Amino acid sequence: MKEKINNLTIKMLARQLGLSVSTVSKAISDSHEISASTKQRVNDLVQKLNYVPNPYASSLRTRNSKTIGVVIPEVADSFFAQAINGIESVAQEKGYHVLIYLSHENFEKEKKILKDFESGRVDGVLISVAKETIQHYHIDALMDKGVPIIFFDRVMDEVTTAKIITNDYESARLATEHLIKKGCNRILFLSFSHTLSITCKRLAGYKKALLDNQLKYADNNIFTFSNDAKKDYLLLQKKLKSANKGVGILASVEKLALPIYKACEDLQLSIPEDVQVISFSNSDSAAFLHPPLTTVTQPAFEIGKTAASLLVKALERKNYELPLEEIVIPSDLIIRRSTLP
Amino acid sequence: MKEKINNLTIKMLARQLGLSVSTVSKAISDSHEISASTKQRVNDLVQKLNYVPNPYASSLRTRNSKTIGVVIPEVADSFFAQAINGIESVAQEKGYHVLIYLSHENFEKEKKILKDFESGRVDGVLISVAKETIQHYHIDALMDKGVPIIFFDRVMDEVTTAKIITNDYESARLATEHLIKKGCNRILFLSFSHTLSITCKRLAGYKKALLDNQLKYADNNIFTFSNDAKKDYLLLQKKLKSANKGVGILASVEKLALPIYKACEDLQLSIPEDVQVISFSNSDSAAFLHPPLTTVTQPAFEIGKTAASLLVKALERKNYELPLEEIVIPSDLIIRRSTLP
DNA sequence: TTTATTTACGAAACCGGTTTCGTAAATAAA
DNA sequence: TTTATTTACGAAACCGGTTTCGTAAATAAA
Repeated sequence: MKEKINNLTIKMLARQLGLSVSTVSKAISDSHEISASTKQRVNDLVQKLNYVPNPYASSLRTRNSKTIGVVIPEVADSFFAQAINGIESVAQEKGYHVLIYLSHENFEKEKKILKDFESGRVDGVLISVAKETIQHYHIDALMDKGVPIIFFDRVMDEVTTAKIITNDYESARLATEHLIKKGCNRILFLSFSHTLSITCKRLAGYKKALLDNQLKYADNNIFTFSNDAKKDYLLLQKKLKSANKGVGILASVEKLALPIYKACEDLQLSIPEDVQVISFSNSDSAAFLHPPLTTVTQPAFEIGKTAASLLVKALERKNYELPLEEIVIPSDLIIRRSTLP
Repeated sequence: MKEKINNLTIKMLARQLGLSVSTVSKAISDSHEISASTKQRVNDLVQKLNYVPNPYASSLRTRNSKTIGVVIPEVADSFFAQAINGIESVAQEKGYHVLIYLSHENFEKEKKILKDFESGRVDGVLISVAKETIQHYHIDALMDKGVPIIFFDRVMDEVTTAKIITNDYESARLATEHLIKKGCNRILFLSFSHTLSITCKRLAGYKKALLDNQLKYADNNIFTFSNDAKKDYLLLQKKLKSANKGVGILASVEKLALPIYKACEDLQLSIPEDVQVISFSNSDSAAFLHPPLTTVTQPAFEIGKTAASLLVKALERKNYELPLEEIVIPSDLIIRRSTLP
């Protein structure tokens, strides 16, 4: 590697200006202790020499890093891609830096990431927990160190902090009800976890809709995907093969939608005549699938943006306390042709 | 905000152990100067008190941050989502942290981001340049400071450094040739920039295929999207309306594919009978569009991974020089039903 | 047994900023 | 004109690590 160039420091500026380091520092940060003329001289040289202060030196002394940590399970999903956009928009506006980490749905990785945050690397954290995460001592430990943490989308009910979510229960209930109204008498609920907050709430909404409409809940209508895509796919096929007409599917996460389409195609089942489908999804292409997919579309960008705004507010204001309850931004049920007209 | 807890420092450890700070520091970093028994005592206490060293203090002294900066135009696109995954996989394995920045296709934002990097915030940079970027003095300036920069996907030919790309020219040529073989006698080339490296190369491949197959190149077959989605859409519609049978479309970026589908739907043109379509795309849903979309699929994860691996290698090895040429990872033409069988 | 070398540690400087506190000079108040 | 206050700056400590260099004690070599 090329040698790193000896960087320009505040000390060199001070020497060139015939001022002390402290005066230069104060001038740069526009302190009232410094005269206008001195500020002018300092800033002229800063411009001229293209001086950029070392953020780590500053972090060390001021004990804040202007950095937020974002922990998400994956970026594969449109939801998280959009959420990152929302987070980044706030960060860019407010001059924060975004460190991004993927837990890959793995609890140990998530723990390791949060443990590192105890070092003071970040001023605050936005997290959407991994599928495997059912305990929260790693989160508590970080909060105990005084690092504010905000959950978004996948929260933990047991932890008391701000949570930015969508109306999972209600939107699943509505989606299920829509399927029922369109003639489904048996509805499969597909998820990929039975512990995640979002899954539980969506499942509860699904159950409520069944109850309200005199349909019986049956365990074998609930299908939890494992990590083994092949095996899952075969199971799904089997389930669909044995299904009668009038079956509906509610997929509680975006990535389960395409396997359903594939299975129907392979089994020569037509959507929506044989199987009606609704999926939670933020994918733009939902409208162009064959047939266009009826979706529950989450306000992903808004969720990210709101979470980041709140975090920044908590960091900037001295006496601001995070709202400790959930902030709910509703999803939309967008009806397309994977459900009957 | 809750007060930040007075953090555990190496000094406190030293006091508790009756050792000097330097000894503790060396013990933690497993220095040969320290006896096994002392290391044991130190590490026991580190475990017990859950000590995590302050990374910024360490960065300040060692002049490296174990952090890489990633600058991309957006995360909307599947390509960049997958590329981030590739980058992150390397970072996680090698103990690097990933700061992510979006240029939003804007040159001024990109400049600002790179300027900040001159502070020493990152050890190295992976960048895919903005659409607006045609100059490269901001990149040169950063490289002059000794910060290694690797381009991926959207490179600048004028800058001499490692570049991880796909075979844009060749895959566009093949895709175009495929359209010609399937009977297209007029082929529209859709892009959203005429300056980006990838666009130029893809356009050149397109031209080559025309030439090889005795088709005339015509400027009015080239359609460059602006930022105004509505206006673009109307123009596209107009172009399609006036087209005869036997028209083909090559979309040089993923996000142009759906507008094409929409326009055909609105105009009641059927794909592939009236219009054949191929798009550069990494979207999983391509296979489930109506009809399934023939794509040029880029090795996005691999590109990200390779770029990150190379950067880390450059950072870790003292005398390692970045390969200064392009590393090409080929794309796949995946034939589906938006082109004739 | 004496001298040379190695081992294992500590003191202090250092990285590059920020902040506290002190003070001469300038200005305002008495 | 004398005293009190304000202005504008600098010296030095500090943030929390790492690294250099020095050295007493232990061990090896002569």
